[in-house]
Amino acid sequence: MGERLTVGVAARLSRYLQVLTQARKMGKDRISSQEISDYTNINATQIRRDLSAFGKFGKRGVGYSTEALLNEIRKILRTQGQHNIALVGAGRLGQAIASSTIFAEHGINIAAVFDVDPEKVGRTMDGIVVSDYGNLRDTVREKNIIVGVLAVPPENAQQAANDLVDAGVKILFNYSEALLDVPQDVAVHTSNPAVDLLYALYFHLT
Amino acid sequence: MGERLTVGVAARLSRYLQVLTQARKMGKDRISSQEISDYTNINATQIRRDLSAFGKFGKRGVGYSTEALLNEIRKILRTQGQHNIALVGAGRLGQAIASSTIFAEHGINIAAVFDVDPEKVGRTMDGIVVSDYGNLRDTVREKNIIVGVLAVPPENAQQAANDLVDAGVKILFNYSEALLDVPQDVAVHTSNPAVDLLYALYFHLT
DNA sequence: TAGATTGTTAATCGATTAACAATC
DNA sequence: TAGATTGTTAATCGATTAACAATC
Repeated sequence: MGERLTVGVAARLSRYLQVLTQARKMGKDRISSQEISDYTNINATQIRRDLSAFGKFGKRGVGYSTEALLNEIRKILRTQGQHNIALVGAGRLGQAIASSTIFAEHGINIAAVFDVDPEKVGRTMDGIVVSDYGNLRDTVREKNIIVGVLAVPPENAQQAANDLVDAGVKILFNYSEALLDVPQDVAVHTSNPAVDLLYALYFHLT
Repeated sequence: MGERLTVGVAARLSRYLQVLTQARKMGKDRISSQEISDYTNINATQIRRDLSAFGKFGKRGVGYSTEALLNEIRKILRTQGQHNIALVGAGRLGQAIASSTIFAEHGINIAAVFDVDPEKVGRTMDGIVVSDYGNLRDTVREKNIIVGVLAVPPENAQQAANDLVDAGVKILFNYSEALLDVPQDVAVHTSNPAVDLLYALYFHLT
C-alpha cells in the first residue's frame, strides 16, 4: 500500500482515470475492462490485473462501477485534492489552455497566467487576470506553485523555464519543440504532436 | 530490415528524432547517448541498443553525428517525405496549431483547415485559407488526407471524427477530453495534459 | 439457468540496467 | 597514451497475452 507505483502502472492508472471521468459525464454507471481497453488501447487483461493489485473493485459478469472505480484510482494516485498551476504565455495556445475544461475537470486550477506583452497584462482570460511576467517569481513563491505550463514561443522557453525553476517549480509542461535544460530534480514533460504523428504514420504505412 | 518495429521501439525512435532535430538547430554536430538520455529520460544503454539494432551509427569515444543519425532514423521510420494533414477547428487551439513550427519541422503540412463558423471561413490563418466545414468530405478525399487533427470543443469532437473517418481519415489526433468511438481500423491519439499532470504529480508527491 | 465479466495463473516477450571490452 | 563513449552481453524485471475457473 505504502509502496510507490512503477512508472508504467501510474501512467496507465492516469489514463483509466480520464476514461472514467468521461464515462461518468456520459452517464455510464458501469464500465467493463473491455470498454476501457477500447478507449485506451491497453489490453483488457492488463487493466484487470492493474486494478486487482489494489482490491477487488469489480463485479463478475457486471463490470466496474464508474463512480466507485474513479474514487479508488484517485485514492491510489493521491490526486483527490486541488492543485495550483502557473501558465506562462497568454497567446493563442495559452488562451486555448486557459479556456479548456480539461484541467478543471481533474481538480487542477490555473492559479496564475503570465505574459510579457503589456497589451495582454491586466486583461481577463477566462476568469483569470493576466499578470506581468515580472511578477512571476514572487507569485509562484507566494502561492507555492510547483507546476508550470509553458505556452511560449520556442525561443523563450528556456528563459521561462529558468525563471519558473528559480521560483520553485518542480514540474514543467513544455508545449514548444525546444529542448530544456533543467536541474536534475525538475521533471519536464514535452508534448510534441509531430513526434506522435510520425510514430502513428509508421504503423499506418507498414 | 523489412520487419515491423515494435510499438515501443517506434515510439522511442520518434523521440530521438525530435531531440536530434532540435540539437541540429542548436548547432550541435555531435551528440552522445547520454545527452539524448538527459532530454528524453530514456536510459542511455537502451538508446545505444535501439540504434545498434540497425547499424553502427556511432563512433566510440565520440558519439553520434547529429545529421547522420537524424537521417538514419528517418529512413527506419520511413518519414522522409511530406505528409498532408487536415485540421478541424480554427479557434484558439486551431490557430495555435496552425502557427506552430512543430509540424513543418518534421515535414508535416497542414493541407486544409475547416470551421463551421462563417466568420472564420475564408480568412487566412498562417498562410492557409479556412474552408467551410461542409467541404471537409470532398477536400479530404481529393487530397487523399489520412490524418485529421481535432481542435474542436469536446461536444463536437465525435461528429467531426465521424465526418473525417467517412472521408477516409485513418489517424485522428484528439485535443479534446472527449472519448471517441471509431472503427477498428482508425487510430486515435488523445492528448490530455491533465492526465499527464496527475501522473507527474504522483511521482512528485511520493 | 445462461451469459457475461472478473480475478488469477502461467507462459512468453520486450524493457531495463549494470558492466565492460572495444576503439575512437 | 588517457579519456570518453560505443556496441554488446547477461541478468532481471515488468508488460503482455491466452486461458479459464469463479461468480455475478
